[in-house]
Amino acid sequence: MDIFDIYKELYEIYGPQKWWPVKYNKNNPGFEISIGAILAQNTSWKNVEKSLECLNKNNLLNPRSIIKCPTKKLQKCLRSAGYYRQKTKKLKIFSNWLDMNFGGDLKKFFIKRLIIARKELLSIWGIGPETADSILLYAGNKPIFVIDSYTKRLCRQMHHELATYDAYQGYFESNLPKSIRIYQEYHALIVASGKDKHKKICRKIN
DNA sequence: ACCCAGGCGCATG
DNA sequence: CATGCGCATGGG
Repeated sequence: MDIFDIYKELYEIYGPQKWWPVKYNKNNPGFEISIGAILAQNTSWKNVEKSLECLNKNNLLNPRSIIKCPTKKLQKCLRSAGYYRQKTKKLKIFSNWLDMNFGGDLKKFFIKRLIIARKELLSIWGIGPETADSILLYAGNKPIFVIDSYTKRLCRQMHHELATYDAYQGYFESNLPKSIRIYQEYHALIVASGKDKHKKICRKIN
């Protein structure tokens, strides 16, 4: 039972997850996805959705508006997502970076080679490995596997505990077909099974 | 009343 | 490297 088998099992049980969900800017979803990834840090998606809704209502789902928006007003929208002072700062910094370097256009950023792009995201304050990889995989459609706490838990259950984020990422990427779709679906499925209180997959693994 | 949620920065051994 | 702490709201 390797991790690709686990993927197939999860897919059988939970079906396609339709990640990353985009409710508002369907024509240019990258920025909404990136903002969502930052807001979702250690926070339930339900609470993130409330903030996204408020941002949309105030026409703040674009870099320029976030840069212009008074801190207090932005904080008000982000309150429900938790850590709202930090996250306000994170959105401001991310938007400034995007505006200054790429004219606010993520597509220009994603032209960069994957490793270079990842390093650049990681150099931005407020963006760590999981957020960077989520942005690359879901907003940029780049082949990189996202590791989160559910993923580590799953590995622990399979007796494949590793030391670092990069080690987990290497483990998945070297044992799966290099497919963006599979990376996107697998991470979403791991989250779905992690949230599933009934833990339908447990018996299969052990 | 606790515990957790689609983490990260920073300060210390 | 790895551990610990602060950040903060909302639902079990």
